Amino acid sequence: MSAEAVTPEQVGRSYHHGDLRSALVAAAVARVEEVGAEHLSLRAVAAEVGVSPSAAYHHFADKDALLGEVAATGLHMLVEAVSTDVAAIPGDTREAARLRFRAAGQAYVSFALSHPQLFRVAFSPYCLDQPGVPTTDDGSVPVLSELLNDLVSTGGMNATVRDDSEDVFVATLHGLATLALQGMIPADRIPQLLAKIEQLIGVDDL
Amino acid sequence: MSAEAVTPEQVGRSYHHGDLRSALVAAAVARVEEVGAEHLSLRAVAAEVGVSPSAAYHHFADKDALLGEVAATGLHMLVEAVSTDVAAIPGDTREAARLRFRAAGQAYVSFALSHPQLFRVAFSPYCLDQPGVPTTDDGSVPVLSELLNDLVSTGGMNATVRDDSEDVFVATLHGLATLALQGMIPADRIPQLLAKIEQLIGVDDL
DNA sequence: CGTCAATCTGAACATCATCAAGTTTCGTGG
DNA sequence: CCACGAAACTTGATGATGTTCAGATTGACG
Repeated sequence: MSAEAVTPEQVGRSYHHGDLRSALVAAAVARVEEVGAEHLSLRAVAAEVGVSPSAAYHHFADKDALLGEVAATGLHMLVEAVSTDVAAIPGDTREAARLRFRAAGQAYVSFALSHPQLFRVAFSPYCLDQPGVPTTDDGSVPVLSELLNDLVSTGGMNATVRDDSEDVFVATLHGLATLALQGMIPADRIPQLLAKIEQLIGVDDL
Repeated sequence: MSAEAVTPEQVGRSYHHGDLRSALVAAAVARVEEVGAEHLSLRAVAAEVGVSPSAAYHHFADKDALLGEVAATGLHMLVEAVSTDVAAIPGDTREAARLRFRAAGQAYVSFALSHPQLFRVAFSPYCLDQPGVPTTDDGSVPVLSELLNDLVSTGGMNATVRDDSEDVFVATLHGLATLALQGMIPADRIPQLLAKIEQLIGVDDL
């Protein structure tokens, strides 16, 4: 979140690490991407950072808390990935909004397929009760919400359709990504299915 | 799968257990439902069955293999739950098919919410490379497939719509269940969203 | 320059998965 | 009926893991 500048060049030198917390999370993220959350070792993470295992307990209550941070990081990376791809398509036209919509869907599924372990942990119990993560109270996943507003404001989608379909759209996208990850939906059908979703949701339809 | 009859009454008596494998899986399922797959202890499972920890290794390669069985069991329970609710609504009429369709959606989400840990492990990496589990080769989740065929044959859905929408329907249902489990979609909006899905997919529409 | 709190280490403990070797049981053929 | 071999299970041990805690080290601040 907050970007602390703590001697960027020289890490892992003196007794005091500087920003152990972030370093541990970063190493844990890397490790999770390799072996999956279920095979993450606290000791291995500490070793990779060059610190004793017990040092981690000054920054996290236990291993699950560290995994919680990894999960939250994964969610934020997903949101970032979608946002970036969407922002890469400028313009106020209806066509631009439509392209953004499609880009968002592709980015969401692409992230899941290219970072499977991180995507999984982002929607695992570790992410529950994690501060700064969207829950029921905030409505659903925020990025995709804005996408639909975008479509509405450019006339690419009827506002009533939006209100009814927002959660359905998010759910479909997420289900598609999850099932593809699980090998239950062929990856090469994804583009076709994304197009189908657009049609069903009613993009450019009313 | 195959229902072995191995002295049903007397279990856990002599040196030889009778059907340790099934007993271990059953105990593991119960344990996973309580503490989640990430906190399952092989030793605790063995203890619950009344057997030494190493006994499990005569039936499973390692702990992950046991969890694989738990995952497969979870998937089958899900399929069973949906099938049961669907089968409870007989009749060849279009209205009956429509009710079955709705019942399937409700059953799917209900199972996820009432067996969260089992649902999670069923769609976890543990279920990958697990024999007898639907993958890309089989097409997608089989139960829901049949449901759509059901709707088509009773005239509740256009066949063309079915071909295009099958995977989308499954994905939406699964996404809805997953996000509800994650607290990202309010549980009380589920019925409304299920209705919305029916409408979007085109049940009774063409 | 001295003090203090924050940070990290080292050694310990309980638990865990896993395995090799030994023991018990079951079924089967003589 | 009985020996014999294979399968099932136990015992005991090993190394790795999560976690704790007393103490060493450090940077910051007076």
